[in-house]
Amino acid sequence: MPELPEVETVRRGLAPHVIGRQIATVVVREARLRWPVPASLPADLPGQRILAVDRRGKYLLLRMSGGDTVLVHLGMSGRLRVFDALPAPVKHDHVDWTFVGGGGLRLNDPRRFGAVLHWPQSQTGHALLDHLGPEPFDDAFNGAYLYARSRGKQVATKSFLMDGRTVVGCGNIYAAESLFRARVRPTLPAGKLSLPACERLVVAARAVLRSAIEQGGTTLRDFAGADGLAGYFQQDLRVYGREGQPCRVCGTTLKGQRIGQRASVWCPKCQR
DNA sequence: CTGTTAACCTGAGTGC
DNA sequence: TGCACTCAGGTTAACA
Repeated sequence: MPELPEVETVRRGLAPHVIGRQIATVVVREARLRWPVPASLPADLPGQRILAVDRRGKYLLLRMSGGDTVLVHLGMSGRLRVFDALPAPVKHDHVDWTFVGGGGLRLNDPRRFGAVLHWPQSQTGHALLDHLGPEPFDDAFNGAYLYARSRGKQVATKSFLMDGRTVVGCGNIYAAESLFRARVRPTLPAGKLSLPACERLVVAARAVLRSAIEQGGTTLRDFAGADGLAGYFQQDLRVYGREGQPCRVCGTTLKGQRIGQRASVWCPKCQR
């Protein structure tokens, strides 16, 4: 399940193989993803080259030579892979970008929570990106910002952290891990966070995300990088998926409870 | 405005 | 072996 480190891993794996390639065709076998894949993609992309592969939050941005951008979100189960020669499509191979000279990029997404969208040059912003909060490694994401933004909020700190308007990239796994390392209880109303707690959260989130990126992401069931290899961060998980097991720091039994409809786990002793 | 909930979707896992 | 069921989860839209 791709969160920011997984998407960044895919971006880094993809970029060297696709930058400079010219699109020959866009083949859409199944347009019914999170939103319909726009017909303007197969119509407009052929002939354009991929200039860069950027990332904003969990969105991959293919910058095209015509000035347009292709947005790709992997959702829960999306995989984007490059092939020197595209094999015969298998189940859930929904979209291909074939390259002039052979090979191409292919999206496989069993659950179809992913998205492939067109951001034309003529359009100033994009609705899915405009309201996004800062990148976790940007200076704009800091303790003072988090403190100011959380004032008056009743919502649980975990839900607050996972809200893309607060900061991008903290999905269920990394929010849980960040809260543990910052020693903040996930159920605490965000408005009650102290400034030092906010500062610890920023430091913790960055450390967790950086470590996960270095290890190629967290492989649970669905995720694999652009090279198809597994990530190794799951070995470092301290609370996620460990309900009922002993805290790795103090040995207390980890508590589990749903917060905002998401499975959540924390140490009742370490996180206050 | 804030906060909560349902919806989208398929495969894996579990219990019988 | 197979069936019925639950769960996983990012994001948005709809709702209170």
